[in-house]
Amino acid sequence: MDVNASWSYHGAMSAETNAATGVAAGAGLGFDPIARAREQWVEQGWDAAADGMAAITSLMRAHQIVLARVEATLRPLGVTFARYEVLMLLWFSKRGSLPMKVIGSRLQVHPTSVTNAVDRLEDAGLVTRSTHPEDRRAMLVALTPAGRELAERATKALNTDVFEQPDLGPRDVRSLVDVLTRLRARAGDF
Amino acid sequence: MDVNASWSYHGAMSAETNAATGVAAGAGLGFDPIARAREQWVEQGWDAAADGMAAITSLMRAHQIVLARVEATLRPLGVTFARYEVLMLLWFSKRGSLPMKVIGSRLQVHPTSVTNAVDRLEDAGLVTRSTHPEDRRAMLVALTPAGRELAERATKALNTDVFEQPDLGPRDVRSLVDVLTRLRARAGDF
DNA sequence: CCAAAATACTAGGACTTCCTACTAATGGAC
DNA sequence: GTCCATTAGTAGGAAGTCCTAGTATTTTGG
Repeated sequence: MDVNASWSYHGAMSAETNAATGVAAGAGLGFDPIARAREQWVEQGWDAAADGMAAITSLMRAHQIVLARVEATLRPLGVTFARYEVLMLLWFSKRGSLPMKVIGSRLQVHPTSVTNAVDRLEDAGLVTRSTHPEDRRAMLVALTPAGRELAERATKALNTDVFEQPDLGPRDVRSLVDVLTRLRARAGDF
Repeated sequence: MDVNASWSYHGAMSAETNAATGVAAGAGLGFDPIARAREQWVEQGWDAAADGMAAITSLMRAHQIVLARVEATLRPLGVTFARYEVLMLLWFSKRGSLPMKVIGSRLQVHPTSVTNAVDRLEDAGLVTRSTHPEDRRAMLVALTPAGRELAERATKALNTDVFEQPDLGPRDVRSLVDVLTRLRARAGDF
């Protein structure tokens, strides 16, 4: 994979698609499709919505780019980002185990998504399920030694290949986190 | 649905989940899980990766929140955001039709995702497929009158219910677009 | 001019997300 | 003390994404 790419998914390459991420690169378009869409919004008289549209569309596209990069880094390790998040939640917990309910509320995903992720982690021998001793409705999910080891390897890979190469400049990174923290706060995220 | 919520998915509500978006609200956590994760990264000595991790995690969560809001707005109209994007691409095109290939490269999605979206739009009578007159490998996707009408209604709904209520303040919206534009540019998005 | 390479699209599969509906267990109201 | 509402988790299904592997058509190179 492209070592100098940072968040970039094709770096200095001129190819139109990058096999590592599977994301088609628009290099050569010569214009920013989101800026163009914003202009079209204004042309239609939708001025009041133009900036919001651009912001949301930018968020969608940036998510797509970054997720592809993260998944490409995790793929050789045999986990997806969704499952990695579950592993790290358990890794940081004192006992190394948590009820399904807690996992879902921390990750803000649907209960069935937790069931799905834990099913696959269990099949891979990375976690175990056991009934909660004080509430037989609840399931305790616990990290196995293999799961703990994989969590550490995956984190090392993500840190060096993705998180330490934000490709954005420290000011932009801080600004991005600040703005999105306000957005999440107003959305009731915490 | 919560009329005063803007991007927020529970506004003044105290409920733990919002039926409109299906996103579980973490209201009452009392702390920002991403800020906490960042602290844990630093505690582990992963200082160099902490800000990048926070930025990417924030992006993931913000995307989840915003997408839920967009989908909730489109659901009554019977389209998803993925299909709405295809409709708007056609709507803005001069002839009202585009080859699949162009749709995929503009939206930066895999060719099979375009096939999937167009299949469903065709089933719903919103677009038609025809072979390109000058290249029989290619398929031309064209908007039907019903598709054009739905694109307009959906845009009106998104503009008033989502894009005009960014819940962020004009400075933050501009800043977000600017930072993400730099990110996309370095990723070769245009 | 014809064979080989590139291109456009589709089929089937894996994985994630959510939704609705269901079972099992807890705990409060009477 | 029993009944009922709430809660925790799971099953099955729809929809999105990508991937790999195919077919058909166009373009290129010898």
